[in-house]
Amino acid sequence: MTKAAPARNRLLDAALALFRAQGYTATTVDQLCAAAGVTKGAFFHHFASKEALGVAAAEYWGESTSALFAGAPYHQPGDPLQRLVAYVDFRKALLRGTPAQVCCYAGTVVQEMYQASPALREACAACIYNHAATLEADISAACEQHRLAPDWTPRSLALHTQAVLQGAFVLAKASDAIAVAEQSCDHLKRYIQMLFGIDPNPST
Amino acid sequence: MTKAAPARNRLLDAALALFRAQGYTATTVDQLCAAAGVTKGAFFHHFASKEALGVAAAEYWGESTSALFAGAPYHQPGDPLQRLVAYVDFRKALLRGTPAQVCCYAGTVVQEMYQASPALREACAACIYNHAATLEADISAACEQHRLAPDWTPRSLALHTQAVLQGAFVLAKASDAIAVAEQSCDHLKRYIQMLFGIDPNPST
DNA sequence: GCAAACATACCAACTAGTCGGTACTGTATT
DNA sequence: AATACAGTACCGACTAGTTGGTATGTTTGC
Repeated sequence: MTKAAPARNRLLDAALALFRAQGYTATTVDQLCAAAGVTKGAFFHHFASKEALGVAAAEYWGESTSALFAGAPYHQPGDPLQRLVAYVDFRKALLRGTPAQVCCYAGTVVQEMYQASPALREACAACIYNHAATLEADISAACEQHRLAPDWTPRSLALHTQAVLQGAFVLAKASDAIAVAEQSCDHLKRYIQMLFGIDPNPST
Repeated sequence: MTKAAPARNRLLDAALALFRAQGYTATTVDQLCAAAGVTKGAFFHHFASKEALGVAAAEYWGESTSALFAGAPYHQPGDPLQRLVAYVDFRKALLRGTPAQVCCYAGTVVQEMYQASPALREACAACIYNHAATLEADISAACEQHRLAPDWTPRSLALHTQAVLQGAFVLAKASDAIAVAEQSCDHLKRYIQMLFGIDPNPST
């Protein structure tokens, strides 16, 4: 048993798990303390407020996911379009578990708190937009390689991929199953392939 | 001044506005009463609980949006594919106002409450899935007309359109602007056109 | 010895929901 | 016509429990 993890980190992990499953407002400080195995004194020693924990958890989420995607195998192909398609495949492969386990902390929290807490909104927006930005280089390179001068920007396509994923999480929660999210990944992959002139179904 | 609207309807309208803007949990019964101009006694006379109002509001939302889309002009084209594309255009045209004004009640509430309240989850899921179902007939007809035997189902494409829209709302809230949602509509439209062999950019 | 990391007890504010009562309408009885 | 009664809509003070946050004390690592 590694109880070694310090209280602050356990609180961050608890925030990710509980906020994603129950939402920000419905999750109480007591629940967070219980899940992290700390007392209220420890909570407010490390975080000035529940909101501050939410912001810190967003930054923690951004760092964790950045590391995950930076080390993921979808960067291996030499062709930028293949990397992009492999990214969608990777996102689809990540859909293992319940909606609460696979959904995005930033998307879940920002939808609920974007008006009530500007700090939380900005922290969550940074997560989503920074991650989308990591896709732009490959999209631009793929455009050049395929001699494409599209009427859409690499940035808009990068954001569209995130919109599809966020929406897939919403529908997964509505149906309490992730199958619908996998199908949206398939549609997104097909769209990207067709954008660059690749027939995703070269049979009939 | 038509103060004539009965208390029950004013509470439903207040629920749609406040739940979409603040989320379900963060909205208090007192806030709902104040927004509707009724007292707490009236609230619990018409609804057994806050949750019951949420469910009734979901049904009300489903009826309102069904009526809006049933009477919308995108059904006019004789060609099913044109109707489908016109639907996406119509959804894009609806994006006028703040994220809270244009976002989906069902998507907002279900993301927050899908675990805490099965009744709310089912009511919201019904909104989304019933609306998606209204698109399936046109998708199927378009497949037949274009002699398409795709490896995706009309149902999955219908749900994908809803995923794109729901995700677009999430990103709109994150950036506190709807421009990003419009761009996702453009990508969705382009995808549908390409699926059926139409070059959305027949210039160069 | 001293500051950071916790723990315990507590509080004021707020929460959803309750409850006895009022006002108004329509209907049946006398 | 007068009365009695029933049903619905509504009112607002109240409560039991919960909320985020605080004040103060104790332990631990260096």
